[in-house]
Amino acid sequence: MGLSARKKQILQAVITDYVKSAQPVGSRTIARRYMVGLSPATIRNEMADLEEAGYLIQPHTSAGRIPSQIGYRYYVDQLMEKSDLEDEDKAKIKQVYEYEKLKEIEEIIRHTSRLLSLLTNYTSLILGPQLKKSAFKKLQIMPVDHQRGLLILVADTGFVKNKVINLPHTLSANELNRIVTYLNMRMEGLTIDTITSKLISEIRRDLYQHIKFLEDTFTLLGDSLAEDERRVFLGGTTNILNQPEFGDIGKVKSLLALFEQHSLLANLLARPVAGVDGVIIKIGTENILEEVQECSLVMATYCLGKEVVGTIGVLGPTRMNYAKTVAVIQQVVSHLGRL
Amino acid sequence: MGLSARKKQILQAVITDYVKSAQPVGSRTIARRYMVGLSPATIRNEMADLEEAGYLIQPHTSAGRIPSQIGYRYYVDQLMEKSDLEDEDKAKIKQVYEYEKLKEIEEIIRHTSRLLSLLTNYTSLILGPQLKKSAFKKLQIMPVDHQRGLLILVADTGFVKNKVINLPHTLSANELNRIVTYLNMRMEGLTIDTITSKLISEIRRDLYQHIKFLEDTFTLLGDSLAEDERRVFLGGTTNILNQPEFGDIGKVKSLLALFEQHSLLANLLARPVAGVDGVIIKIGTENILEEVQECSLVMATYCLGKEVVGTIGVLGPTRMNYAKTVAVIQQVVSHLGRL
DNA sequence: GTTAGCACTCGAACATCGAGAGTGCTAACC
DNA sequence: GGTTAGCACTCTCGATGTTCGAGTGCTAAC
Repeated sequence: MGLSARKKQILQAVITDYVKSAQPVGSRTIARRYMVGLSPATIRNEMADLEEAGYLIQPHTSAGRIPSQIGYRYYVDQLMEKSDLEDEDKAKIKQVYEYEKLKEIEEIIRHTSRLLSLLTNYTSLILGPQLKKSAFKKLQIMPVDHQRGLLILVADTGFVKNKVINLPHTLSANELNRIVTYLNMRMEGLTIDTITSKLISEIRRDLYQHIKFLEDTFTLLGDSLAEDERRVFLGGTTNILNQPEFGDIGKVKSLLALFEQHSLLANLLARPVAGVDGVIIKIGTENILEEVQECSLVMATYCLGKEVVGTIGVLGPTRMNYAKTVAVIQQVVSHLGRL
Repeated sequence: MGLSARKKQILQAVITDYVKSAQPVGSRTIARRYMVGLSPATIRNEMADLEEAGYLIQPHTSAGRIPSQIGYRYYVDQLMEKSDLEDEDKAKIKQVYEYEKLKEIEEIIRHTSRLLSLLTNYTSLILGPQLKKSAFKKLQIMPVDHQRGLLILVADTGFVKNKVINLPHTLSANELNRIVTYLNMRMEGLTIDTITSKLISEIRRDLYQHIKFLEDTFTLLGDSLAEDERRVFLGGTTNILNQPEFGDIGKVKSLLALFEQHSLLANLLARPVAGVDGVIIKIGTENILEEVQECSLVMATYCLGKEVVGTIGVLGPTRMNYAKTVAVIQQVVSHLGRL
């Protein structure tokens, strides 16, 4: 990583300009716009070195240079300066979290996702909270008709999950009530991921005559726990269409198709490895999924209250305004933490 | 509409071929493939007439003809023969509704939407049931913490709606219970759209001391009733990208952007005017929204059980396989009615 | 009423060409 | 030794021209 100061400056200039223009950057442009005092020829020599070292790429002889993936990586790790958000953007964020009456988690997430895509002009991805980690609050079963009931599971975060289950005909309203009361009593205050094992061993013994009915209850709990059950929220999916690198329908298509496969997206986001300042940046092929290997993903885990609940991310082209995106994400995460 | 039999045949041929190939159809092609026994010259004369009458369009001198909107309209009204679905497709439909354990309305709709887009290769739109029309089943309020509670509203269709509401500190658990029991008693068996007025006049009087709390309850009911609260489900949104008429990013973009605006889509679907066989076809500019004026929408209302609950539709290019789409929709609607 | 023949039109595909941008290299300069 | 000017070279892009094929409209003959 021993780049001379001037090389760093040039790399930075190439990235800055390319991020803005999406056009290969030539030596003249840099000399004129970023390195007053040096001639294009000098820049050319330096750029040739940078290319050999892998930081820059020439699409063809005699076009300017564009940053390579290694170049971007070096930039975000070493060169990028923290940019502060413009007041206007800060105000927008503030407004969303202060003005709106956001009580429900889902609403908060939905607004956040819209906000992210609005501020960055890229696509936002948010992985919802893990039910697993939140504490059990209450369970309720409401009869719907003779053979079906609605099972409602409430977590203390205000997170709600419901499912229609079959009830045995033989179950009287009174019995049902007793069972529900019992279940509530047993599970009070527990974290949801500790419940499954407890339930299986103990409650089943106590209520063995209603096993069939309980199976469904367990199923709901089990489903809620399954990793891929975590919901993914998207915002600004059409923003990628504004990027010139997605001028060709094929790429757009594969990306949009990916956006419909929430389980894959959840995978992409479900990385607990925190980076510097809590923000993780995955550039190009550093992402696992083939469809996003021309994209970069900037993400961070967020908290609502005390616990880490999920991941928010912004997906844009590798030629992305990293500094601003990081700033936006940090700002938003900090607001979320205060709710 | 007094087209000669031969003109009808030619119009039909043009449409059939154009639907398949997306290329303007020439007189030679028709003579060879559809009208054995007539020469291209004859066909040309007839086509010239059809063009003058508005049924066909020439993109430029010396390309073949393509059907105009009027042509399509005439075709679906007069010429289109009912096509029966292939056994394979029928089997797929059957499988979805018989094999799967579909208990919840939302699940049913989600599967239906996937099914429609799979079978047609177009985009499917489904307007969810109107809560308004279903009967009230039960209302429940579960405390979440000291000042908030979860209000759950269940309709007899198994439809559930929940919202976090503020509870006054002063309200004891006991009082809350009494209120809930009372509300349930008063609203038992009523259709939801009759509730609002009843509540406002009567219940408020009985429970005047808890008015602030009830306001929130009313709000939830009110929200549920608002027309634009009806959920729209989409399937196969990326299917349009397969259509050659959407080769250009601009069109794709405006259409995809529209897909994110569910309230507009709901408008598009919320047309209770039934057509022949219950299927309504809107071609091109017959649709209100500008974004879909190069598209056609085939839709029908569907029932779940006895009542009409919503609309399902398929959106494709005007050059759409109308016969098959209509057949698919009819088949699906009939299955839904039997659930 | 139908058809064959023919001139005509238009767009798609392809080649050609020049302009412009940018490079790499060399030699001169400080 | 680092820096720069000069220059030949390369490559893309857009404009231009050309050809080819598909399809038409019209006329005259059947």
